[in-house]
Amino acid sequence: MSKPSNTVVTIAENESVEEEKNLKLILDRAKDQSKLCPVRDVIHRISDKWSLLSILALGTHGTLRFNALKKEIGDVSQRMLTVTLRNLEEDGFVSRKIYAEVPPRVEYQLTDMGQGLMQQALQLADWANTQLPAIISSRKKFKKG
Amino acid sequence: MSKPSNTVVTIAENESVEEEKNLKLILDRAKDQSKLCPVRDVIHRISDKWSLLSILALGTHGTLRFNALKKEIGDVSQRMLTVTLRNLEEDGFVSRKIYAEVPPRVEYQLTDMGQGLMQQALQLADWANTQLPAIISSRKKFKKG
DNA sequence: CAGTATCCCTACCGATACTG
DNA sequence: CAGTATCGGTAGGGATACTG
Repeated sequence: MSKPSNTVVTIAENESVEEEKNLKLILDRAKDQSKLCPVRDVIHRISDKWSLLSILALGTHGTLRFNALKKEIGDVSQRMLTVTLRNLEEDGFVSRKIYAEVPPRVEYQLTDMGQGLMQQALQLADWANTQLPAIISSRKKFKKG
Repeated sequence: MSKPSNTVVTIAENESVEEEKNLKLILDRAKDQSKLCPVRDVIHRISDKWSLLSILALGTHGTLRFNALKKEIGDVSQRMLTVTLRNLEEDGFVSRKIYAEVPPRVEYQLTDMGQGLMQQALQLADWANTQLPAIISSRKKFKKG
């Protein structure tokens, strides 16, 4: 398990100055909750119960119709899948194509930006996987103490 | 604006097979909502209203006492800051040191894992910043259409 | 098939008051 | 100073019924 050094901001020495400036910018932006903040926005979008799952499902299958996606995810309700997909579509992460047929056919797939989002999520997932044992042990310790 | 290619999973050609395997593992893990899933867990932790802000504040200042952190964040209530910090402490992202003094002094700082989490958040923030214009324009289009 | 509409319930969050 | 305790509001989410 690679351990970051114990300086406050820990990156390669020569990048730390710029990174620290960047950090303050992001912090300031996040602090003003009246203005819109990209990080909070993106996190908020993927943090609801079904968005991440929808993105991963579309990422693995490429294109899915509404009911196929619903079946793939499992226990999502019709209502919540609709809401989730509309939100993802609104922000440009998912595209929705309607075919004028009877019965209707609607196909969903990730946009390029949606695939980028999925990559970000997968990076986070990799990190989270490596940290999992530490998190679990920390929780146990917390309960006892 | 760098555009990912239009294959389903887009990374360097030679990494794509392993990455795709990885993706399915993560998807399967995320689908079973009864078991604990590292990604969902971590996202859930940073997606509440004050966690990310607390992490960034501690990241820029190193160590902060309760009221200093409260002042730094701005409009967080005492209750919510306490709840937030306890959650972060429970998962091992923040350490809490109590000094047996009168009046009491309590110091918070990021653990190594907490700094790692901040780095992950900053990466996501960088990406989110570059995507912001596209997201905004997508929202506008959505409203009109 | 792919959605709306409605109702209800729970989790998160804020304000206020109190305390070791 | 650094917290708890209590209450009440709001947004997310589920079940069910209905529809172009």
